[in-house]
Amino acid sequence: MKELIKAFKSLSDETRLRTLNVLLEKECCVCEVMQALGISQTRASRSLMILHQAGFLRLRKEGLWSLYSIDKREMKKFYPLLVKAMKQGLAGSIVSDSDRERLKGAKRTGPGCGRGVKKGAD
Amino acid sequence: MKELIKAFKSLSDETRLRTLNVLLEKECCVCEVMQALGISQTRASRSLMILHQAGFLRLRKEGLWSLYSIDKREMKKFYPLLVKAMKQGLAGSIVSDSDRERLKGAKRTGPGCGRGVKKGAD
DNA sequence: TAAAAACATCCTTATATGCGCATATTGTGT
DNA sequence: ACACAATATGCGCATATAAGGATGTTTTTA
Repeated sequence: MKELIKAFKSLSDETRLRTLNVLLEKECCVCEVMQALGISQTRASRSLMILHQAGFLRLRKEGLWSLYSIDKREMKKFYPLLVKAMKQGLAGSIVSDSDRERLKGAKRTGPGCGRGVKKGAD
Repeated sequence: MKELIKAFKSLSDETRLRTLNVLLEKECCVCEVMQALGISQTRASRSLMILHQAGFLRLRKEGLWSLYSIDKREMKKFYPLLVKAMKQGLAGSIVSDSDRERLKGAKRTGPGCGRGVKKGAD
């Protein structure tokens, strides 16, 4: 029951739904999500972490990257249903479509990744 | 998208999951839910209201009673999936089982309903 | 018309949540 | 060892949420 609540709770947030949505496209590192959604690094990291703790995501470390992907292996029986429901409920959403679009141009390294440009640089 | 979030949010609370669970048994008035879960009238009423606003429940007034039931008619396409996921995630839960059990003994009128006995009566 | 029953709602309080900023952590290349 | 890149985390703030008690509302009944 606690587990189910945590699952639902992790899905009741726009940032996390958008995050899960781009992960439906492909495995992503934090900065790819960050670029796709146009959000801060902290926000992207936390979003992914929470979905991971809720059991939706698989985490794979590769060098500097934390690669998150939808967990298709050890998903509890009800997780696929939740993802399916999300897909249906998100169909035709402007935001989520453009997130997927921006994902295509996202880089795993370079400007726009990590903490990005130092603020007092100029 | 907002709608989907509201749906998920309404399900990420123990009281509301338990409420929905007893409604799977049968249409209930507020005080039946209140007795089945052993919670206050305020809490039962709000719980039902939120599930209703999220689109899960149908409301039918009959005399003094507000009768809530799971909306099987106008459910959005993804609602059945959410309910199904909930059922699976709740299977074998002690709390939800005893809620269903107590529902059998619940009355729609009499002591334990409404605000109950007046406090300064003695 | 007045009292009672079943609900809904207002007000208040305690707690949880989302987020940004600054900073810590960990891996990489020189 | 050092600097840098990608990510994680502690802290604080603003806001959202859940819940209880008291009270308002509507319908039935005496």
